Amino acid sequence: MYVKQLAKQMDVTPDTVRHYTRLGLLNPIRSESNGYQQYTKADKQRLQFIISARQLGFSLKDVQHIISESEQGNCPCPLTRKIIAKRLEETEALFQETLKLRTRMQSALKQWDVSADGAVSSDVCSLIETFVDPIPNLVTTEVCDE
Amino acid sequence: MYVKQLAKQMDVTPDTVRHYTRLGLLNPIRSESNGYQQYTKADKQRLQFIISARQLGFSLKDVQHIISESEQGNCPCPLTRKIIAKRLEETEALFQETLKLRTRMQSALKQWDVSADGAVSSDVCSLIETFVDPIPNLVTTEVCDE
DNA sequence: ATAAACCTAGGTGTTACACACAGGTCAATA
DNA sequence: TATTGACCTGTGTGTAACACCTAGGTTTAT
Repeated sequence: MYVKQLAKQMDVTPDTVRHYTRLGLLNPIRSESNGYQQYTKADKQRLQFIISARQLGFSLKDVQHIISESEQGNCPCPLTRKIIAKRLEETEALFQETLKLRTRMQSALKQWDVSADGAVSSDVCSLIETFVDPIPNLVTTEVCDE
Repeated sequence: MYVKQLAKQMDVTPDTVRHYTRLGLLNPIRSESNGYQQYTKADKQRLQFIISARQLGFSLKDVQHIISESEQGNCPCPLTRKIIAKRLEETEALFQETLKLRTRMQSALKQWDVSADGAVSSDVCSLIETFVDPIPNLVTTEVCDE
């Protein structure tokens, strides 16, 4: 099976397959006549593994570590649990940050709805410069009485 | 004011200041004797602007566009609103994705709590391979009766 | 014969910096 | 005064996970 066929079957791009191959995560056999990469069932299974791992938040480096642990004859499960616990913490942090960012952006957009363009700006854009983040404390900021 | 002093005052790293300078967002004056970069009040103000913009989710390219709009004598506010609306959409999408990822990870961790290590694996790690995502539909998966 | 569709390796671009390197400058100290 | 330490410079590399491009070789069908 060549790169495009495998990619299509697994619903990823050929570039992705090549990328994983370059990283040594897939090990196709090179045709002697062609020079083309031949992907086997094992590669397909491995690719499925990678896709699943990525959906669970593992990085490609994580995947490499888990595979290498497995190839050394050790059970990779404890490592897998350890890594996902760490990634979960990170995701939790990202989640909180994204939540805060979203709130800040929404506040800004709402605040700017009623702000006049062309207001006095000390530097570039008065909107950004005068944006007051209402999250830390609930101080009422200058409201434009439209 | 030299790079380190400005950085310290604004609570960013000197590398960040240099980075913005390279991008042309800051325009320090070069000392003839030294060759050192001299940052002025204007640079400080500009840096504050950039920091604020970044906190609102603008990219550095966004900042560049806004500044250039402003320098061409146009009011940058409409552009600013347009960009943040776009970035807000992206953040919303990221938020939803992160939320789903978090849920998947939590489910996996919970499910793996009771799964035995060393289970039969068709490829690398049985945990990942047999993980069942309970989100799409509420099918009860094989529950380990602890 | 030729064109369409596939393959290759290798390189670049993306984001916002962090870090390293080699070397020049400056102020204070021994 | 020599040296040390702290600062500065530009330039280059690394980060994550690919996407995209280039230049060229192969295969298949017409």
